[in-house]
Amino acid sequence: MVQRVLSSRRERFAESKRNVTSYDVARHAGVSQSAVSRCFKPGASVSKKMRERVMQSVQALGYQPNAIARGLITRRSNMVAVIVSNLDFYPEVLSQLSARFTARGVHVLLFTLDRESDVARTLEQVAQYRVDGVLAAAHLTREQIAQFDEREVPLVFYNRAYRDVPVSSVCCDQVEGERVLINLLARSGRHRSYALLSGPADSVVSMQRTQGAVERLHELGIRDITRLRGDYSYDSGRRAVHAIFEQRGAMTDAIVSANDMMALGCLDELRHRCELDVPGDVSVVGFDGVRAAHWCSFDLTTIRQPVESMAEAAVTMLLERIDNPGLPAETRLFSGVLRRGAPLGH
Amino acid sequence: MVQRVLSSRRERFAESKRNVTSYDVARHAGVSQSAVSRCFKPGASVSKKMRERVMQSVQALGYQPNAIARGLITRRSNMVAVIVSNLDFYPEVLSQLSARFTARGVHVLLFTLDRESDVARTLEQVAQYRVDGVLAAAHLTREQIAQFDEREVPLVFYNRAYRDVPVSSVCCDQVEGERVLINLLARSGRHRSYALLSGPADSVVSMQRTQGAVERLHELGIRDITRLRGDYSYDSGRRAVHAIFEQRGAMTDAIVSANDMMALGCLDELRHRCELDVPGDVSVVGFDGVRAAHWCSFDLTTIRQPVESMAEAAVTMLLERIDNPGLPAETRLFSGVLRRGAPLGH
DNA sequence: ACAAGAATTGCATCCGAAGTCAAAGCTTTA
DNA sequence: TAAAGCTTTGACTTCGGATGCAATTCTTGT
Repeated sequence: MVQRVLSSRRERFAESKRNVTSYDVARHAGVSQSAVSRCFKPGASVSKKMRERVMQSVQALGYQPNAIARGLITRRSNMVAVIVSNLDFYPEVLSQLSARFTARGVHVLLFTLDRESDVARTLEQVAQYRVDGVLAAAHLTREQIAQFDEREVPLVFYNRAYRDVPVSSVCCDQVEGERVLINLLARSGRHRSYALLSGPADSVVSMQRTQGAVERLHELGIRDITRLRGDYSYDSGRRAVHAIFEQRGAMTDAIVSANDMMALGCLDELRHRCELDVPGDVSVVGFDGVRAAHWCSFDLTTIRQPVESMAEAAVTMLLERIDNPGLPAETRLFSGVLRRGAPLGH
Repeated sequence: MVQRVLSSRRERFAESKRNVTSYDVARHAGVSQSAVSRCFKPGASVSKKMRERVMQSVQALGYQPNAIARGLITRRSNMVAVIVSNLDFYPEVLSQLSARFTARGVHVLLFTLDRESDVARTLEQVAQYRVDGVLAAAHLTREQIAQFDEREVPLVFYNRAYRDVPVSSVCCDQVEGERVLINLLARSGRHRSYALLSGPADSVVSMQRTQGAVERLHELGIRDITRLRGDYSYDSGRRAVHAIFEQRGAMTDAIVSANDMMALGCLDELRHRCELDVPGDVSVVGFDGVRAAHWCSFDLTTIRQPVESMAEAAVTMLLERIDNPGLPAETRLFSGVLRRGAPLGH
């Protein structure tokens, strides 16, 4: 009887190559479609016999529930958008996030923002896919943030906090980290003249790091500071070394780079092109704690961001807010971990 | 009249916070839902007047079409799955793929395979999301490949070719690249004894590279070959140096590493721990052409994989097969580009 | 053996957009 | 001005699974 009704609707396509649906399973097992559906819902009211019968048909037909259809009715796609600018720089972060989301049964829709890519268009796409939440390691405007708020899509930032905008984020304390580094340099008593190498002008992280360094240097009464700007890349670190020469007519004692990549560039340029001794002639410190910073060739002094903890926190915060839309915005600030490399250790 | 019919179905929820749907737009504009839908379909038959009216309502209500619902009816999710094992090693590849898919209006559902993660479970998820295609930079079994074939989901591999299995792939010619490196080493006439450092046992790429090297060395009549295995990491490169000492009781002339990371580890260990001169005492070559290989500290001789071209080819191949399911499997093989670093250049 | 209550099951409907088809509107031409 | 032809438009159905509710079956106690 049941079968008759179902087939009247579908038998024309019975043998076509289209995907197996819950109706097909239902027909095969001689039960209703609802029953099949319930067998895939944990905690649903299904008898043991029923479950067995259905699962047998599921196996026989190779049925896979259609997550798209399910998402339509439940209004839950089980996907989150991860928006990353500059994937190249923090592969570990994405790797961590992806693994942790997957472990919790959530899927990652990846959006990368390259220089030319249009942020607005990207966010439109994010909205259209009705993701359950958004994890952003990129800069958004207040208006864009407000849009997520209006649509009630939970949003958590990774390493960007916004003043005066109530938004959740997981950050590494850039200012504190930089102050620790400056303290270390200053305490050695070997440096008089500092060069601060910032990242791109639009990077809030770079701004905070540089700010932290400047602040602490001033507190310590150090005024001999050269400031210059790079783009976070190894090459821009190398170029910076020359820019310092040009600006000052001489090298400084200490280079404080806004990230590790540029610091490594400085190091290499100083040693291999300028034939200076690091740390003998010049000290270099970075920020991030990337893998290469630990390599023997560099052994860079830097602040390691606790990526594992931060990723875990970000994932947890986002999923919590998805399950419980009422939660207020929250910022979790992690301290970086000082890594003393040879350049300052002796 | 139209409005009456529509509202009879929905007016109860009219003011609730739920997302704006095409029905809402239709009601606001005083037209049918079909009309709204058509306004979003390029090339559909819509009068100018209608389009204007609808778009005005779209603006007014902040309507965003629901990609999930669209995907259900069109059977096109406009998403592809990108499956990557070891995200850490090839961030550039993912970055390239993501950017290129996005540029063509296709979205990336990211799956990372970590050591513990269950490939079968991952593939199940891939299937449930009804992605339009799959780009895999990971190893799959023949059975798993066959499943995609049965379900008629286009599949393109990145850097893995399978013998005897008709599957599309974009690869870098590992064997040829390795032969070029061996030729370069052999031509210098300075090496008698070679150490081949392979990657993980389950890596086909590593196997091919090592095979290429062995093959060419044999052809050149070189028999003094030490073989050992690493795990692709910098640290395993360092450890390999000691393993060579132990196996031979002395160092070799040339280390041929299956990738750059391990080569860099070897280099650092030889120079900083063993106090040997590279390339004076030992030559080291890698494979991949990662960023760090170009840094002055290393200036590694290696084969650069043409990542941009390969990514473009992979994306194109996959999208072609999505649009045209009939296309036969195809393998595109790119030659690597020799990068001569200082260690062999002088 | 039977009533009351609990556990299962099926029916019908919904999610939100797209596509089919026929009705309606608009042009063009004789 | 009417017939013929083309363009627009709307009603209705569809995609595939989830769920409220009523109907049915199974327990349990007496």
